[in-house]
Amino acid sequence: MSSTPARRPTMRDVASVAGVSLKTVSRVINREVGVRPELAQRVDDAVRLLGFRPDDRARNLRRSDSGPASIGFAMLDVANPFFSGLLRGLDDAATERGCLVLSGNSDGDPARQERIIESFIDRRVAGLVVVSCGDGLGPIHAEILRGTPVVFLDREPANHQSDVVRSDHFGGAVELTEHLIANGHTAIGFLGDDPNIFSARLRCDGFRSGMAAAQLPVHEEWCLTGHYRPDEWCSVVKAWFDQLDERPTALVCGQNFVTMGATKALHDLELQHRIALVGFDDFELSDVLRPGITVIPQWPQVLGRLAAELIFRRLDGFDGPPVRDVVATHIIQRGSGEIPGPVTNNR
Amino acid sequence: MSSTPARRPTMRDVASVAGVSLKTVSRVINREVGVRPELAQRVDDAVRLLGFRPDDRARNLRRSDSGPASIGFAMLDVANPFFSGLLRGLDDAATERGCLVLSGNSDGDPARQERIIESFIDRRVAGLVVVSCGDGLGPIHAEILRGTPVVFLDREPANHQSDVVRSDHFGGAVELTEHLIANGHTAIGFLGDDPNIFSARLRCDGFRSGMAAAQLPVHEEWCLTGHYRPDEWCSVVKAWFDQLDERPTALVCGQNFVTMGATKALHDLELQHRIALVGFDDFELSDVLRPGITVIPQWPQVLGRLAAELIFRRLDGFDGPPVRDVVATHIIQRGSGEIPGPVTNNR
DNA sequence: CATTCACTTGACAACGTTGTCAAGAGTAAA
DNA sequence: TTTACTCTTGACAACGTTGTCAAGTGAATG
Repeated sequence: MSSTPARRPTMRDVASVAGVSLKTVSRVINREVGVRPELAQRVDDAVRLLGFRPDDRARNLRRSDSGPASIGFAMLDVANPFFSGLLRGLDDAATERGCLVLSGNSDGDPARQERIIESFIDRRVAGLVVVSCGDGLGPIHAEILRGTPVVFLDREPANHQSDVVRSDHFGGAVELTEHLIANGHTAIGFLGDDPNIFSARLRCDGFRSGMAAAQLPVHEEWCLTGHYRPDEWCSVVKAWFDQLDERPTALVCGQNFVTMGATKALHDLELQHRIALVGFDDFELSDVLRPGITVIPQWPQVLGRLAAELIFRRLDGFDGPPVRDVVATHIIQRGSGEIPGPVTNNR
Repeated sequence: MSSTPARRPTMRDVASVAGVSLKTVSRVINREVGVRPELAQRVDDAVRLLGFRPDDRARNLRRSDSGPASIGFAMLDVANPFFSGLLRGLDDAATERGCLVLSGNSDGDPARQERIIESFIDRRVAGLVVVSCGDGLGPIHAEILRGTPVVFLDREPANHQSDVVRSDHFGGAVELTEHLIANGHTAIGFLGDDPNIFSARLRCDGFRSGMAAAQLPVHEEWCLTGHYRPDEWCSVVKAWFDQLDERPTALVCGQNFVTMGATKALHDLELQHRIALVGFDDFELSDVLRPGITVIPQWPQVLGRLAAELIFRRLDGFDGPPVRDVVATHIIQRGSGEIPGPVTNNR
């Protein structure tokens, strides 16, 4: 047990052990042609003997082409399964290119998002994937001009000039709303994220559009926004229901944590069989609950992979105009969305 | 719109714009004392004008003390909420130190784990946090000798000589088993991960120990291992139940995905009110299901934070012997574990 | 006026790697 | 034997930053 931790071997050490020059070691490490096999063998032996591993930072610093080392993923909260699914999809695609993913959680705070993105830039990531929370994109625009590929995932920021990958938030929300209306509901509430958030606004707009198409009024007191964790939503929904004079007969939930919280609230109030509920995002056990939860699933791992592949296409030289990849949605009926409403116009 | 992407400004550019030397720029960037305020102002202006950001790779390469830049987190699958919770906890602690987290998914494949760890080392992470899948730790031992702090999270590899943070797998499994026995069960099955996995083995051992303490036999045909995704477990459990001559009256599940899959299987078979079920790991909506699922929760975000804090303690110079932080467990009763068994010896 | 000292500044080397280029050895052709 | 050429190798600079050290300025002291 040596108490002085051994200095990490460098190429210079390998060179001196193998009795060759620094550059020859570099050539062997990078499998360049034109090194006498005998020398290459000596170098390989020295590498093994010393346990040498090249320093990617130094390598990347010097190289001009610099094979993609890492991409940065700025999101809200990896503990939310939607985001961890995105991360998994990103990482799968990145791994195929020998690339690692750096991630950061903003919790929806633009200042934190900005710090995260700055940290990524300071580490000179090869590409950026961002689920943006409104502002906090200051440092990214210069980066885009500089040629770093950027993909906005799930949300399009106001002045976007980059590639986008997301689900069809608007169309999905229309579909959910029409589904409730088709089942006889007219008094429909909407629970979702702050409409300043791109995806939340589109989903809210989709809800309003669906209502308008059926000439149904939107009661503003039946629209709730601005909470995050499922347990928050649960208690908010319970308090809200208590305080309402007239209750909606159906709810559209804008997001997985909202759906979970509202579901729990309805169960606590024993209204789960009387109030219809539909939501964006599928989640584990949604089909085991009674009633099962009718949802529009998103495929976060697919979305994440698409985003990473766009990054790599750009890195490979693709230079077309911004791509906007909007993934279509489809409803899964499980029971909670098929609870009939008072207007029994079902055929 | 310039089509040639602007070269990223370096300190040299800042220096020439500000009309000072490279070193003075460095001093201002790092807020070192002893620069005339007027010059510092000129440098700051130039930095803002050019949008300069120092290159962390170069900075880290040169610095000896090298403030912790990033830590690497090797796990199995970030799409599993246990792991994404760990990652979230790690990242929270890392962010407080201006540190980023690199993550990689091995899916339990030792070869992939080894590649992930090698990538981390190549990037010269300041510390490593690993949920190890058996082998694939080759490169890590040299790294430990070299002084890089390593924390094994959730699992202790065979020849560990590093810090460990994990839940009390054995004690928790004993607790779950005793709970079922106390409720009158004698025919108890165990579903869990491959017992080659440290945590899975301890949980399995805990189950066996609990059974032995009550002088109950363990039926090997009631022990199932080796699947991963909830839907896999669901179909496996259903097929298994069909094929059994004699069925257990209660199940201990070793892990969140197992519990989810088995729960769904019992619901599909309409046995959820007849077969008792308890599991490791809490999960969203476990209290909304009927019956609610009796579990031993883990607090992955807490575990992740503890691991990161150990890394930083070591980086701050703490040089004591390996720390082993085993977090105690407590059962949450929700119904599924309190379904009475045939032996009605409840007091 | 010479000396000392603190303060500010910049030239230069270094971190660990790769790109450029030239030099040396060996072979084939004139 | 000279020339041209290929093949292999290494010296050196470069990437963008920080550490070391010496030099310059001006004020305070003798």
